[in-house]
Amino acid sequence: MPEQDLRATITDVSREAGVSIKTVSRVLNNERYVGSETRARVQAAVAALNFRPNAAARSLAGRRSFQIALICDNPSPYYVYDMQSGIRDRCVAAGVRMIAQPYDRGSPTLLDDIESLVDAINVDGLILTPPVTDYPAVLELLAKRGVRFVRVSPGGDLDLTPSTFIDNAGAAQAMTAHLIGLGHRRVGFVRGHPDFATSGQRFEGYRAALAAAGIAFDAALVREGSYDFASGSSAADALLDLAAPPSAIFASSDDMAAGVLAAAHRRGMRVPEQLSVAGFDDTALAGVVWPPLTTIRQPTRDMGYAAADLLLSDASDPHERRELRFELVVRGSTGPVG
Amino acid sequence: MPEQDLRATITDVSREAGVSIKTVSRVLNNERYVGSETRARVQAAVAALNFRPNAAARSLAGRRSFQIALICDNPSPYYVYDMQSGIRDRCVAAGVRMIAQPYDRGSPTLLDDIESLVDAINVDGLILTPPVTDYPAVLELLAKRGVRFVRVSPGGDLDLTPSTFIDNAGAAQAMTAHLIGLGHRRVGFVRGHPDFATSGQRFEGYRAALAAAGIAFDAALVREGSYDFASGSSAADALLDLAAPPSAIFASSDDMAAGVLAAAHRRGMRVPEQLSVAGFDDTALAGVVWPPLTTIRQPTRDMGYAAADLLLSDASDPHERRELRFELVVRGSTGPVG
DNA sequence: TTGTAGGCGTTATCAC
DNA sequence: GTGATAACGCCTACAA
Repeated sequence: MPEQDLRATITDVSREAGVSIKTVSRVLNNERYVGSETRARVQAAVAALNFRPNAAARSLAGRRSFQIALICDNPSPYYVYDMQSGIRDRCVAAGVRMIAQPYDRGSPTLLDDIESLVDAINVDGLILTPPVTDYPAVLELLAKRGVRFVRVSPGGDLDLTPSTFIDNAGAAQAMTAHLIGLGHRRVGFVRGHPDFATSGQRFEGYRAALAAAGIAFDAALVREGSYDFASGSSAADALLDLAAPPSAIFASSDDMAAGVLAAAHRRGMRVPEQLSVAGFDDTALAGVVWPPLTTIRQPTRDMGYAAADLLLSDASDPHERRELRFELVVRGSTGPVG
Repeated sequence: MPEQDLRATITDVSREAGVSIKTVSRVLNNERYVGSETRARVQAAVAALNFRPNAAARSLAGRRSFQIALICDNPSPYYVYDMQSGIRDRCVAAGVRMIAQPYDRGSPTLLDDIESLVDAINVDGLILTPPVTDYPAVLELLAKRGVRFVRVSPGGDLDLTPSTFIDNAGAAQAMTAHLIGLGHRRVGFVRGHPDFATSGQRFEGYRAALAAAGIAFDAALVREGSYDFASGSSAADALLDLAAPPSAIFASSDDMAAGVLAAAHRRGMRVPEQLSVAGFDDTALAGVVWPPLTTIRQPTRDMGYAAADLLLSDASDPHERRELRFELVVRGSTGPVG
């Protein structure tokens, strides 16, 4: 039963292959200066013994821990899931492990947790998603520690770290212009959570499109949400209760767009005939659930890929940026405008 | 800038506190036989130096790694998220780290990944969710290695490990009986994914309720889904296309229930007036999105709590079980039955 | 109640 | 190309 003791070590492998432990280590780490025949012999021994290097020992002796961490807190489980999945895929390919936990951006121990990751776990790098991307205390801590990290959709300071993002303002502007192009003059807008920089960026795009079309901005048509279903739903209720309600509503996330649609449904309004609904589609939720929705597609998983690539690439241009393309997906045609 | 070197070690702390490193270690691990004054001095030194024990060294020298792993693959991101969150909370309290990654139950490397967790990371324990809970190869591997693990909603072999679950058959029976009690004689049923043991358990409950009410089982009213939105939607389409369609549809998950509702909506059917829809609510999705839904509530997060408690508790009765209560949540009244 | 010696399994350094 | 040997930071044993 003490099968535990069967766990092979480098020493076992070296004995099996008839070489020194250092040579085994070289093979394991893909270092140069190993005879091809020697290498083959070692690899055979590794396979024969089903050997797996002990992560703790590796981390202790070496400079690397082969672990990176994802700091991700988002109202949408779909977002978290997609982000984790994307990064995980890349980590597997790179032989690195991803530490991912649902963090709580409001937690008083957030800074402490991150410090723990750096000091106790000794992570090789971190990936930050909004809104932590823009927490000065966190940025300062990581910079001081000299830890590599990349940011997803940061709010600013693009020179600080490698980062990946889409043109949120441009996307929101394109969508708003699309709605205006369909004949809508009163376009409602549901903002995202105020903690997220993207919320402001998307709102700016909305305003820009109105201005470009010569439509006066009406503050009554804008409601603040928090990137979740419930807030989208109540924002839509408020907008549709207006004396002069909008003929289209554009929500800053798909969860909120789903909320808008539910509100319309509750009122017996047909979409898109009686109300056009559009939304950012950070995840897959609303697009799947509600075909008539028109969305800005920005696959979160791709963001994960890009972020992981930036972190794991050897070339470490500290200012590298990956701007991903967004896509305007029009589903269902839009009927007459009130 | 080499702030890295400021990372304190036990030696630093021992010097600061004027004691030996062993004493520091004792304080860190809450061992007995430490003078209260000594303890206080050490703790002060730890705080002063912002010392955090190196996880790798701890794991290498000791027997524990202070890490547990969650093996969770589920069609619903909400489920994964809730499960992770629940377990995470308990881990934080216990000073243990949770390794959680979206796994792929079909991956050819699954067994290898798990072996890696055991051999390379040396995890203190594992939590398995369906369907991996019932993979013989995995169970055998873990048993052979002598690793502690608990299972969530296992399909059988309850004596094998501690586990947590609800009475799925009982819940499905209660829900079906509820629908029958409302006057429905033709109740459609959407099964879950065949890989999950819960699918069969729920189906059995459905059949039992029909039998108890003296209603003949009609195979045409049963469709197989895969626990996701799309399958629920197409299953509902098939059921509603029948010459004699059901007046109520009971889906084995909330994602599928949402799909059923979307199908009803597409057809212009009002819920629950023209079609009663019920579902298991493993996550929060459908219940939030669609108030008229009647659900079996079985908070996934609570399952995570229970699973983590079982794994982290010192008392390790190998056969311990935690059966959680389900709850029948009736939202919206049900109108006339076709 | 406290301290000393040794080793955990790997990588880094420096010889050969 | 390859191999000894000394760390890495902590815990387990044993002693004092």
